Amino acid sequence: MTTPVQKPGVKPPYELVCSTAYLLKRLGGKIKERSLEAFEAAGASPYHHTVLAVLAESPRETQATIADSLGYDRSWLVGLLDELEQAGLIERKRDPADRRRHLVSLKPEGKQKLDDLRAISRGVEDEFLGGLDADERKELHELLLQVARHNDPRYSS
Amino acid sequence: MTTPVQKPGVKPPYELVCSTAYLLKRLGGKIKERSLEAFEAAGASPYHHTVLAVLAESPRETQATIADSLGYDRSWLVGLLDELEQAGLIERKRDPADRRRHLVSLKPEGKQKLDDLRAISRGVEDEFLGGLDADERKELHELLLQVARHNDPRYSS
DNA sequence: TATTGTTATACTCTATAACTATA
DNA sequence: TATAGTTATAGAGTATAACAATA
Repeated sequence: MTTPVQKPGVKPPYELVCSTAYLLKRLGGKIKERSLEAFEAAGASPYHHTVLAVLAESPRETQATIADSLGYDRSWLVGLLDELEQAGLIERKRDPADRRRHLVSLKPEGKQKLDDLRAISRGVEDEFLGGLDADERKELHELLLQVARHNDPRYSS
Repeated sequence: MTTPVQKPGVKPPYELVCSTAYLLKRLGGKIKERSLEAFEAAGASPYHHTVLAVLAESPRETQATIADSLGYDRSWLVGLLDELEQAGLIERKRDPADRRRHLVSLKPEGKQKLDDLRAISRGVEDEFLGGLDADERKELHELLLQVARHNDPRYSS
């Protein structure tokens, strides 16, 4: 191992602790990492969750639409859908109206799986935000959403 | 190109927009990306900033201490320090008391550079948080710090 | 025997380019 | 000619393992 001894006494520099941008970067990375671990333990990934969530809200999407709504690259989505299809959670069918397109839909098994993945996601979030009470969590969510809207009009409802 | 046509009309799923964890992940990734771009335009990286910030607050650190205070792997820090040293911003000297150690210190040029990098960092943050007023920014920072403390005792002062 | 700094390597996530089949 | 999906590839960022010098 390269870092055999944990040194909890060494603090991050004050300048960075004072930076909201730094905290955002660090916390975003941390919860992403935690999510990956939690989902992996269930034989899934957070990306499976996001794709199933899209399909649950608007069934029979085309692959391009799914990718766009999640900000994923279309070529990267292919592998994800392969996994979900192999697991029997989704279905890909050619669009008769435009045979280039694939219409993707959620199977009943996919809906069940989505419930599981939602529980995992909620568990990770709940633990991560454990230092905040209900009001503070709401406030944090509101602020983050405002930031998201400022930087990406797709979050403006 | 794989995504030739921008489709701003396609919104992320409501389920994910409602998730604080999802927003944290997305926004953390976004601002990290923006930082990388802004620093790259100045021939530097956000990591140069963090290392210089550590040295400005506690000079003559050892490489292990720098790595620990930033949560970086020691082996990864080596390359960063090589770049900073080559640019004439820092100095590495063997510790006479323990010749395995390198004492790293900030040169005057490094202090100047740090000022530049601080300005870049502030610019990125300011733009990213543009949707929030001063009070809201303070509130957001406070909440993020609380979350950081809950998940990493090193943020508890 | 253990630790510091170093080098080399592997792995994940993502972006890009090129291919096919359809339009 | 352009688009949807696919495949292959390459890059950045990071983690892991092994090494030499020193304790």
